[in-house]
Amino acid sequence: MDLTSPNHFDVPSSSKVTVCNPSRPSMAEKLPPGTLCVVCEDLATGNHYSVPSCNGCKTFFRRAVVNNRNFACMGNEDCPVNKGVRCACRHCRFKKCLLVGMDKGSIQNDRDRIGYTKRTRKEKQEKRSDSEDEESRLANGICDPLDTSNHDLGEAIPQGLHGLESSDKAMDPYLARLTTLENNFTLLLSRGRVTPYESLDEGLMANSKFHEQITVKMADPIATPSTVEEHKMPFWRSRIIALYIDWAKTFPAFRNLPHSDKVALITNHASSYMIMCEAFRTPEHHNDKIVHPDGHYFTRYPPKDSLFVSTLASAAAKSLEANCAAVEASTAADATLAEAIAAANAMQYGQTAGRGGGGQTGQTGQRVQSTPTLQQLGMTNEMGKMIALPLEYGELPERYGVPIPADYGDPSAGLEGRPDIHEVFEHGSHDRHDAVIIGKREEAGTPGSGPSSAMMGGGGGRTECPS
Amino acid sequence: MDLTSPNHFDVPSSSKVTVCNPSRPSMAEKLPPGTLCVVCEDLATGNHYSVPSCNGCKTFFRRAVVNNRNFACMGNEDCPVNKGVRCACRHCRFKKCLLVGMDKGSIQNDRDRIGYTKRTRKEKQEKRSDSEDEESRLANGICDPLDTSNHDLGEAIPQGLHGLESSDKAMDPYLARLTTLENNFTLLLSRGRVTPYESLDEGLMANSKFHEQITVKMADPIATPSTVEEHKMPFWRSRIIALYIDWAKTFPAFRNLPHSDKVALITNHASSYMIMCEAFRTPEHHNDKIVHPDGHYFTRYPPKDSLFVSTLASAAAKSLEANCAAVEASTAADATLAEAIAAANAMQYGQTAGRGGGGQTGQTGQRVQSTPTLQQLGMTNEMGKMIALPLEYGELPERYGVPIPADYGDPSAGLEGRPDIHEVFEHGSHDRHDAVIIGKREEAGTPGSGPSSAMMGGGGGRTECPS
DNA sequence: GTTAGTCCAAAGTTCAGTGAG
DNA sequence: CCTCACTGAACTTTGGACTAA
Ligand SMILES: [Zn+2]
Ligand SMILES: [Zn+2]
Ligand SMILES: [Zn+2]
Ligand SMILES: [Zn+2]
Repeated sequence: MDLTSPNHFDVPSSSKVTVCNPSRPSMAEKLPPGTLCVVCEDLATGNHYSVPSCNGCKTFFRRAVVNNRNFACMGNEDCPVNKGVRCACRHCRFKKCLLVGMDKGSIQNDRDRIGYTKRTRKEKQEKRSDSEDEESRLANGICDPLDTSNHDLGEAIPQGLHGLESSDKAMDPYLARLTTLENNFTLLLSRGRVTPYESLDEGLMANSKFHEQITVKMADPIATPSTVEEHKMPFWRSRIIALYIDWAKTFPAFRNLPHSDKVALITNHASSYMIMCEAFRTPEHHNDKIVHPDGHYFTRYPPKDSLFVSTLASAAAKSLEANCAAVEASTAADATLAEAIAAANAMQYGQTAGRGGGGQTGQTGQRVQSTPTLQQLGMTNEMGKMIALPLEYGELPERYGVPIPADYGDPSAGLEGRPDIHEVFEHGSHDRHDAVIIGKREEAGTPGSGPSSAMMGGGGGRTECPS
Repeated sequence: MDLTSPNHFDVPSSSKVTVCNPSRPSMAEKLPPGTLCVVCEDLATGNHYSVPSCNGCKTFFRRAVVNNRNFACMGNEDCPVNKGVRCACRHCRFKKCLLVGMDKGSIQNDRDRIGYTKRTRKEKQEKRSDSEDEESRLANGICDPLDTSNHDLGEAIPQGLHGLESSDKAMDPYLARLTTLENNFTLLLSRGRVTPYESLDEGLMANSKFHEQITVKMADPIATPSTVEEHKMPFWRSRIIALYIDWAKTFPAFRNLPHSDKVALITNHASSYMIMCEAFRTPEHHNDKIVHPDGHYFTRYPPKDSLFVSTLASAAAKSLEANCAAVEASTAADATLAEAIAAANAMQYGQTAGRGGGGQTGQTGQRVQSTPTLQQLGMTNEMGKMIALPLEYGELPERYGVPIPADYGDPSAGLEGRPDIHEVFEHGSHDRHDAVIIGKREEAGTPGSGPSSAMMGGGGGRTECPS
């Protein structure tokens, strides 16, 4: 190419001073002679948004802010920005705009603009109503996750189980709240009336069960799966997920997040949460199995062969694959990174679920082994000591110790087969798709709400190949 | 407008279409309706490169110049060029483009990726194959994580350890690649020269060790911590993290992601990966401890008291808190949700790390218990069977069976204390700000044989993040 | 005179087709 | 049938010109 290797980021020797220009004290009423754009070193056309800048950077900055854009860098977020390559990475260009001090506050609301009478093109019905949504949201400070000040919903968690009996030292209220919350979770999980949400949106919309009166007691019978319902996920897991969403809605800081962030948080954390929840609520005396409230449990599938690349490798690879695929395959407005990650998490979870939490991961528990029940074992653990009842669940349920079906976790096992979080969340994501259409997304000009501006591209498309 | 800028990127000022340039009467300000392309007599869509031309000729000209093409004429270099036959001879078409005055100088550098356009991408019709969904997706090549087509780096993973001896059935190449990859991971982890990255950015930027020649062999001695180095994380974990980043960079689909996605993936998956990696590489015969390549191991701390709200609750709450705080405190441009989540994950990881991967989570392993070594146990497990050597690591290292320090995992334990991924990654994120100054990094600007296309290579899609 | 915002021609990119191998 | 480079219509983005405050 005749441009003679355009990659000279020639440092215009003296012009560098502009970055640290000390002659910009309070107000710039002075006219620059041949000043350069602080962002791209093109010729500046004046002070724009408090910074000497060129027309391009001025407009770029304004558009980015007004449309609430969020660019991604394909490099390492340190791309050069100068006149020649300023369009190459919008992320880095915008970052530099901010770095050199371009002031968002100088951007005016174009709400009451005066008509541009020169010539009128086809009327673009722009509704700029909510352009300040994002700004105001961001303006909010950091908030205490348990802070109740900014929400009308009373934050007091209805009784149910409270913290344990007063320990010797005063329990700090923060911990007390969490104690109650966790105890209620256990209570609701084990015997509450919990109906899985059809979609994540529905779950986010509904009132949190933790905010309602909790009427069940530890004395009540443990929940049992209805025989008529269809289950996308194993019984207990579907309950965990439903309560997990309700649990999150308990935190004011969560509720104050924009919808897209809620979705991202819930989906991203779901797999970890479920695994931890199952493990956490498994009685302490088991270290080789996961026990559900009704006594069903599953264990790790013992390794059989010595093939080194076992499922971990492919699980990890598939996780990555799922991420990338989700990112790449995403179309338009509402495919968020969160979904991609959630997909991968779900996938990975699907691979590692049913593992029983064993410390080793040599083989994935594709199938839950039907081990002797505790009763068959005489209720003793390996040390020969009597196993106490799982404290979390109170009385020993009748079916305690009954192993779950042998094909639990098997993808081909039917209704109670492998949990497919992915599917659940995809469902949710479709829902959101609809919501977006209902919304007002029409053009890049919709600054405000929701997942509108979300989406990102991944690899896939080829660029031009030099010959 | 550019005057004497030494910058080679800017277009020649003369080529700019301006009203004040009367020397070119043919180029009116407005396009007469019905003007024909000067090159091919198709309907012109405007002035392109200083010449009224159609879309096709515009694009053709740009591509020819940008890719520095050199066409050959199969005839006498006087082929006709018109709407019907304009594609017949590219040499003559390009020649005519230049002849009628298309201006190379008006061609700009590559720009950042933009989003998918309004037209909807053709929807991949869903073939409902239930369980082998992933398989089919792989087959479709939507995102083969091992796809090597769009990267110059040879994807062949340098030898080191290859897959196991041929099993009875032919190992599919996909699996074979993963086998090699995992084996090399084990090899590098246990005895490779691995230096932890100072920041995630550094890790993402560096060449993957998996792409270099792997010279270590299983016969080499197992790595030992240098006594002079300062460790932010326990020795083996810092190695795992470093290799984990290199491992990810092995996948083309990963490399094609925008930076923020890479960061999100790495940070989100780090805790799971590390735990799984440790467990996976722990010899199969241990189900109560995690064993490192040098024989150090740690076990779960048995529960002592019955306080129900143990660390899981506060860990989960802190996770949420960190998420919310990070999201809310974020300032527009570069605080991504991904970072927030990463922060939370890291925090949560900090809480759950050191647990040893036990299935139960009743108590966090604040302190690793110093249990009897395997040697003290006479190398037997609970079943009384002799414990074989850990296959993954070959010979029994000398120090095998030595427990790691008792305060391993204790936040107050000093250098070898609790791993703080969070800190490591925060460090990385800070680094990003320093690098903005016009650097020596060149990448995006080459229209022709550009590193730009190499870098962004197969990456398609828009570079925009969810907000 | 300055600096906001707006407009729109002309840059750029995307992706469904097309057709050769 | 599949793959892959090329094509061009359909979009998006950019920034110089211009208007308003
Ligand atoms: Zn500029
Ligand atoms: Zn960049
Ligand atoms: Zn033409
Ligand atoms: Zn010809």
